[in-house]
This record gives sequence, C-alpha cells and structure tokens, in this order.
Amino acid sequence: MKLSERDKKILHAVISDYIETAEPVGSRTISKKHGLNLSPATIRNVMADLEEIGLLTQPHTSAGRIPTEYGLRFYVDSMLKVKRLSRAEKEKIRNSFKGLGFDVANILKEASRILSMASQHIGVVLAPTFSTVRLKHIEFLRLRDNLILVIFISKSGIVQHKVIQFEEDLSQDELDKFSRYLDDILSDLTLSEVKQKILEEMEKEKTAFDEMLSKALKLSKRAFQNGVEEEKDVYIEGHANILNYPELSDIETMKAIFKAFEEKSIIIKLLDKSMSATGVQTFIGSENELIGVEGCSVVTSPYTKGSSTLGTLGIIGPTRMNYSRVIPLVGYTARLVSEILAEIL
DNA sequence: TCGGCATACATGAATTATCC
DNA sequence: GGATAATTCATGTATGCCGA
Repeated sequence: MKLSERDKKILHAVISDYIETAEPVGSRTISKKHGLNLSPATIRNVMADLEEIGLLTQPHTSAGRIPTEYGLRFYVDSMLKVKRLSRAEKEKIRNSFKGLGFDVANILKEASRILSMASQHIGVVLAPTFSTVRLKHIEFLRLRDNLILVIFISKSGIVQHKVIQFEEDLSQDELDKFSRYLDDILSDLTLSEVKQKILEEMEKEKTAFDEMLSKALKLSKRAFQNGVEEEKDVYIEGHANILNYPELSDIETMKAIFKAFEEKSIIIKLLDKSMSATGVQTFIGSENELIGVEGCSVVTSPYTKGSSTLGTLGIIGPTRMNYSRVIPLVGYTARLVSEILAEIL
C-alpha cells in the first residue's frame, strides 16, 4: 500500500494520540497538536481517505477516528520506530534476576513480573518443557505388584512423574539399585540423549550378561517409552493492570480475559504458536484468535538455549499498547532469560 | 483549468445542566 | 431519578482562493 508522506504523518498522529488517550482523535486535535500546518478540513479529507482504505474507523458519525487492526498492523510493520531500552532500564531488569539462584521457576516468575511491571500490561512466561532440560535423577517407587511410579527430576528442578507396568514384580530394594545405576549413566543428558544412551547400554549389556543391568535398562526403556508426560507451566503476572484500560474494562471483556487466564491452556496454545518463530512477534487484535477478546494484542518472543527453543515469554495488553516500548522490552527480557537459563540447564 | 487547501455552515451524537 | 434543553465537539460538504 502506498501512502503519501502527508497521509503517513496524519495516520501516525492519529495512532500515537489514540495510544496515549484511548479516545477517538479529531481533525482539530491533530491540526493544533502536531504542527502539521494543515487545517482541520484538510486533515478530515485525509482521514476520510484513510478510512476508505481501512486504516481508520469512526465509532460514530460525530466522533474522531481510531485506528483499525489493519491500521495498527500497518503502523507496526511500516511506521514504527522501536525505542531502545536505556542502559539504566537494562541494568534494572538484569539486577531483578540477581539473587534468584538456580531455581528456574523463580526466574521465570520474575521474568513475568518484570514484563508486567515495566509495561503496565500482563506478563506471561511459558516454562521450558521437560524434554528440553537435562536429567538429574530418576527414582522408582513400587506401588503394588508390577506397578511402578517413576519420578524424573531435571537438573533445573522440574519434576515429572509417570506410572508404568513392568512384567516382573520388583522389590523396592531392587528399584533403588536400578535408580542409582541409571543416575550414573543418564544424569546430565537430555531426554533424546537418554533414549540413545539406553539403546547403547542395552547393546553393551548383551555381551556382559548382567541380570541386574538388563532389568534396569529394560525398566528405564519402559519408563522413557512414549516420552515423559509433560505438564506445561505458565506464569502470569499483572492481571489487575487490565483495570487501567477503559477499552477492556467492561464486564464481558474482563470476564473473557480472566477466563483465558483461568484456563491456562488458552494462553499456553497462544504462546506455543510463537515457539517456532525467531525474534519478537506481534499478534494484533483478532490475530490472536485464541484469547477470543476483542481489543487485545500479544507480543511474544521465544527464549532459547543454543539453537533449541526452551519456552516463550510475552506481554498481553490492549491493541493500543505502546509497541515501540513493548517490543524491545520483550526482546531484551527473552535474551536475558536465555542467557541466565543457559548457565543452569 | 484543475487540484489542493481553507473557511463557513449545517448536522449528528455525546455530555452537561436544568427542571419537575 | 428521569426527561428535556443547551452546549460541545467532530463531521461532511459547498464554495472560494491560489499556484502550477
């Protein structure tokens, strides 16, 4: 779409005023406030043109204009000048993570809090799944005949469990021995490395004829069969910030937003969508159809370790959020979380 | 002559004030 | 508290001016 410089200036003025006030923006306001040296009538003509091509809309005939989702998308893609975070802001964010130690849950919760506090929107962080972290300990608990509870503990403290059936009835003593043996050979490996290692060890064991090893490996093979059931965790901070935005404060909208937060699966699906992406992504209004709330935008970025994505973090707020500030904030926080987790996981 | 822009004016909707 | 009037603010359109 080709817009003249004048059209772009007027569109930019409408959108920046709307982001600031959440109110429709009139031609006279633009004429007075933005020093474009154009009369309100001229600005009205341009606004009518921008409305015709779908970038602006008018809530009612005697109101000013507000940007459409399409207008905001055009603004973000073509006109937005992203502001860099200041050194002081970066330092403040970095310092917030100090003293949290190696507790991944605390680090992610803090990331969510930082995103919420710094943006005055809602901060969300999708935790890494078990398959992306390294194993520290595997524990077997005998439940009853042939039924065993397997507990997986990752190096970063993520715990998953699974109940398996084994053809032999094993005593708790035997299970403890297996656990110690498997800790020795599987510790510090990722889930895919674990599976490979078990196959290698089974191959070796064929020549060793060690009954204990054979049982332990069979048991571990069963434990890791079909993967480890993964419960995805999501950290959400700053729910109350919704109340600061008049366009989201009607009862029905708030109900829908809080429902999405209660049913975490909706937020998880939304964050999952950007797992495969690189860098910061913006979903404006209906582009994030999963939340099902009009007037909401989501800005996300995956955090990584090397080339593999561990999880996603982001900000949920009104479509009129200050994208020039939110985008670098999400990007920097994701880079910082990647950096911190790389040392732990 | 034509296009861009400004002024003037009629109109519509929301908000505020006033009255009962 | 509800109905009505007055005010405010933003719009669209007709018309005129000016420069290319």
